[in-house]
Amino acid sequence: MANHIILPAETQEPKGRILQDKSSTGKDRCWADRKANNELLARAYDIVDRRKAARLRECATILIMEEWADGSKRLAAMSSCRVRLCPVCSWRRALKTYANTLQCAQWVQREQRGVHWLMLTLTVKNCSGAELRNTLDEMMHGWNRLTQYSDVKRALRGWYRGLEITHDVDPLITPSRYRQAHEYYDRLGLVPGAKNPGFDTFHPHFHCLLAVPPGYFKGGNYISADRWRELWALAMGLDYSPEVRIEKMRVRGDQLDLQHSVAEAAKYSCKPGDYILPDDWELSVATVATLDLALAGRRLIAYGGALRDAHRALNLDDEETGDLIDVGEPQQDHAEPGKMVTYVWHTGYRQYYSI
DNA sequence: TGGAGGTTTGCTACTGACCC
DNA sequence: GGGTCAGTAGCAAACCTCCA
Repeated sequence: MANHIILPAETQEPKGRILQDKSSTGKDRCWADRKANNELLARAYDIVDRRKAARLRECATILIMEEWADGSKRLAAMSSCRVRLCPVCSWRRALKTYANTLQCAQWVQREQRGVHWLMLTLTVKNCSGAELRNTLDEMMHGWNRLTQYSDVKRALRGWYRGLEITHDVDPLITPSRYRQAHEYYDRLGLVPGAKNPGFDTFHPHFHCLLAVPPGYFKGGNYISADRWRELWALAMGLDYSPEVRIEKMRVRGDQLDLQHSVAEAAKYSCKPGDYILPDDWELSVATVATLDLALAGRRLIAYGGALRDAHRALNLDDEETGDLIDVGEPQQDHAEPGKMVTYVWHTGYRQYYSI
């Protein structure tokens, strides 16, 4: 049954300025949208785990921003709930992961001249919510086995591994879905508008950033895409051929585009739009319960080899437990300290207002 | 509320079985 | 005998529960 969620409105509009915060590239940081999603998630957690629901409601209710005359802002203080699925905390965590991984990759680049970078995506078939935790267990064991294979040991100098889980939330095959995978749907005899056979299934996959030695593409250590697929299937004990993508990192001019690949690898573990579904509240609650259980106690991000050495050498803050205020975002240089402004979240107006 | 201690998870290194 | 791979122990870190 579909339930639309209507949050109670407040009767008096707050005085003060609405928070408008843009990144150094001019992109809106969308604080209000993230906090509104945090409130919806808290409602789901009222059923799943009341203690986490309470923590979510306390998260990012007050933001203290350092502001300068040119309109630029820097987050100076905020309370964080650190619930894995929290849209605010997972956004800050993704920014931190990106900044840390980029620093590690640049460190390896300096220490080991001539290394090449590869982006590896390892997938398995979609699974149901009930199977998700076991599937993640198998993937973690599979990854350990894969990295111990002699071909892989010889080829890799270091790696970063991030887990991403997507959730299929389309009950019907939409025209755009059909366009993207028409061969698959044609095989099943399905047309746009038909029931989506993958509805409410989960797709866990690893995004990996791999450092390989100079001469990798010409020497005997090279591993082809088909070989990666074989090795992943072997490590996982699969009786089917999994989808595996391996790409050499983009080159822009003479510069390896580290930022692009790191940004791809260090994405959200789970996008809020995959579990906060205002048009299907029962599915939202069930999905939150599934993901909460499946992700409990897991390390979603891991470093190995030279990238692990880099993380230690740089003494970087942990992505999971570290500070979510300073997440390594690029900041404009200012000669003078800015003015501290406090913004308070108003549930009814779904906006941050200055006080 | 915070600290102590037990449990869980995951990385690394080692060992032993198997195959050529 | 050497190479490969699965299994596992050791360790560190995170997480959870209990108790003062």
